[in-house]
Amino acid sequence: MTADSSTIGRKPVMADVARLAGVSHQTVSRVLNDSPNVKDQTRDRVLHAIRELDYRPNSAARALVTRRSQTLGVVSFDTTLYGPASMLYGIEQAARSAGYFVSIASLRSLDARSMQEAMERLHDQAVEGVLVLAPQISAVGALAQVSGEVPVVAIGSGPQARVPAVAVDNKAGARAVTRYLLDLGHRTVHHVAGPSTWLDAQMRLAGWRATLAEAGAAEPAVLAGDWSARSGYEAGLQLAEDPEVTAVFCANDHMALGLLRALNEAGRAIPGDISVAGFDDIPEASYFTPPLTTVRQDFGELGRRGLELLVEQIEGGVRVRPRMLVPPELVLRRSTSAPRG
Amino acid sequence: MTADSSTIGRKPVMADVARLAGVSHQTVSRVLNDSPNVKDQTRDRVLHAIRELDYRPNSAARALVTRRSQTLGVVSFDTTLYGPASMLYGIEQAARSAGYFVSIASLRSLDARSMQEAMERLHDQAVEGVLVLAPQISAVGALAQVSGEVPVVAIGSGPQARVPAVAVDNKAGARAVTRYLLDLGHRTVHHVAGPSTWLDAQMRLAGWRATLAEAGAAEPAVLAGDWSARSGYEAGLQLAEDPEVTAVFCANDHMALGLLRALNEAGRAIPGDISVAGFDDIPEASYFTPPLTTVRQDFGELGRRGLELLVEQIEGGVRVRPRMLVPPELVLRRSTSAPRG
DNA sequence: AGCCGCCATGTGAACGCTAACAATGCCGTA
DNA sequence: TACGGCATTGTTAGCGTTCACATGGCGGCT
Repeated sequence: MTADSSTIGRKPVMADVARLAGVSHQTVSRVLNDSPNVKDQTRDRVLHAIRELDYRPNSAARALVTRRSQTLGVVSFDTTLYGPASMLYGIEQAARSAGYFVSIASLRSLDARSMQEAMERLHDQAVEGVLVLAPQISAVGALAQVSGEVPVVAIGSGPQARVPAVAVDNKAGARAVTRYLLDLGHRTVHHVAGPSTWLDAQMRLAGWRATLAEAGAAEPAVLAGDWSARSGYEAGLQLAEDPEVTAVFCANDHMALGLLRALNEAGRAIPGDISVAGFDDIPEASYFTPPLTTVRQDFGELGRRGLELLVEQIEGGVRVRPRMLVPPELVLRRSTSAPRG
Repeated sequence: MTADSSTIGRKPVMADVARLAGVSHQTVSRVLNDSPNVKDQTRDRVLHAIRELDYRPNSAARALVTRRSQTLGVVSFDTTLYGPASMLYGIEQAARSAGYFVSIASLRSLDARSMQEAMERLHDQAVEGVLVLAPQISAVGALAQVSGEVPVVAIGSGPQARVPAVAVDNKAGARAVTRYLLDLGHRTVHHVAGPSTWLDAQMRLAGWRATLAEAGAAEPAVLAGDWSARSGYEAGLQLAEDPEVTAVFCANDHMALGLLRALNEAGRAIPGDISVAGFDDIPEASYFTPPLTTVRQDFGELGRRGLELLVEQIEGGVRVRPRMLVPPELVLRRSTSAPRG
């Protein structure tokens, strides 16, 4: 049994294909890389040999010589949330059609250190670019330090980001829903905010605040939540005690869910006594009791756009810093109405 | 400027480190791989040089020669759902500490063909093992064909799987909740099932059915849902028309949410008129109106266990076919009570 | 006919790392 | 003193690709 006798026992390599097709390994490589200068007949023989041997190119060898890993990294904080999970899905779909693999790194906590760890982890893997799904402010800071080695695109980060970013126009969404409630005739609109460490929360807060100011409406004290239904519930208990409250805008749908329950327990009719609106339009939102008026974000689209931007940077080599704002859409359901009387 | 003058302009490689430390590249390699036979003093010099140059080993080169990519693949169908998303998170955490990278492939649809595509995609990336998060029956079938090249572990698949698997004991969970409702005094329990193409749905159905049979309770017609709140809502509209219904077990929490809304709209009190239970214990479940009695699954734990099993297979080389069932836990909340009267 | 140029293919040398083996130096022991 | 053995380090040869360049054949032009 000499070295060149057969490929039995080990995975076939390019040379095996070449031998079977009666060409040089380089010609096989040409076929694999769609080089134009290969005779059709030769190409066919090579392709046939490839199928015959069930040959698969070795990605490590290719990566070594081309210096391209064909891999993108995704850093995310809490993939359990509906938003990040949907984005991840959109990203993977888009990456596939752009010819990239997707590798993930989840952050355990949100400090700059974890972010740096995650980036290094991806870096060690030789990713060609990174998408960051961490819309928190601290993350943005962390990002500024780390980047520079590979292209980075932030998804869901506000305009503060020092890297190219795509985000939903949270401010516009918040304005739309607040405006809508005021137009219904409410004297003012209360707000249950997300954690102030999140850019989305800040933007939504800012949009709400600006709209009230423009309308000359009084600005009630902000209730601080943490995105969870629990925090919305707690906010609801507080608001239920105040008879002045007729409209509440929650910074996300989960908090709105908790709020609905609290108001319900407190015997407040929705929307009869109090109108409630959320943000996100999670799939369940239309099945809340009552169905929730909210602001729809297309997370999948966001992921796809971010990926496009990243690929452009990688392949175009440009290091521009574009910023894309995807407009959200107000979705009206039964949890909001004109105030009583 | 000769070739060996400096590392300016290109990324440092092992030889650069070696030169700076005054050793051979092999010694650098030894330090990097924690070889025991390196003098402390030498090791220090090498480490210092590594830091000095900010040297990073080239993973492609290492993968090429070791024939190990240090990468695991995760195939998932709908990462948007709470379950898969949580598992993914658990997996990534566990993979990191086991020294692996995680690469993902999402299925666009559920046929064997897509599954095969996803597996090939991961295969091309030279993953050392694959975790499949597709609890659907068709996926299991697809799996049987593809596997063989690399170790595969299915997560969330039932005992039908031809590969090692970890899953929640859906049947036991369904039995527990059904038993509980019967013990409260309900004559029987209605069931809103998940799609029959899902193993989890089948197992929950089977557990419910078996418990009714054991108790000698009549088995009402099953309502078929698709996991969505919408389908639960539709089931709720139907059930609301039947005055005999006093207890409903929904195969997941989202459907329970829709069901709650339908019953609520139909003027049925919960749990006064009808008790409702779900399955999963998503974070929002305790904020439904009323808070939902359900069966808790620890998805993160499931992911971690699956990863452990996979790593064992890869590193141990054994190809055993263990099957792990993680017991779920019944969580009692206010949506269930003894029947009226 | 002779020559140029293009097309199709082959040859050799990287890419950056680890594995296998060789070489060196130092120790203790016979 | 000589020698075996161990700890430490160096040398060489791949791993499986792609890249750069060399080669050979063929047609069209002068």
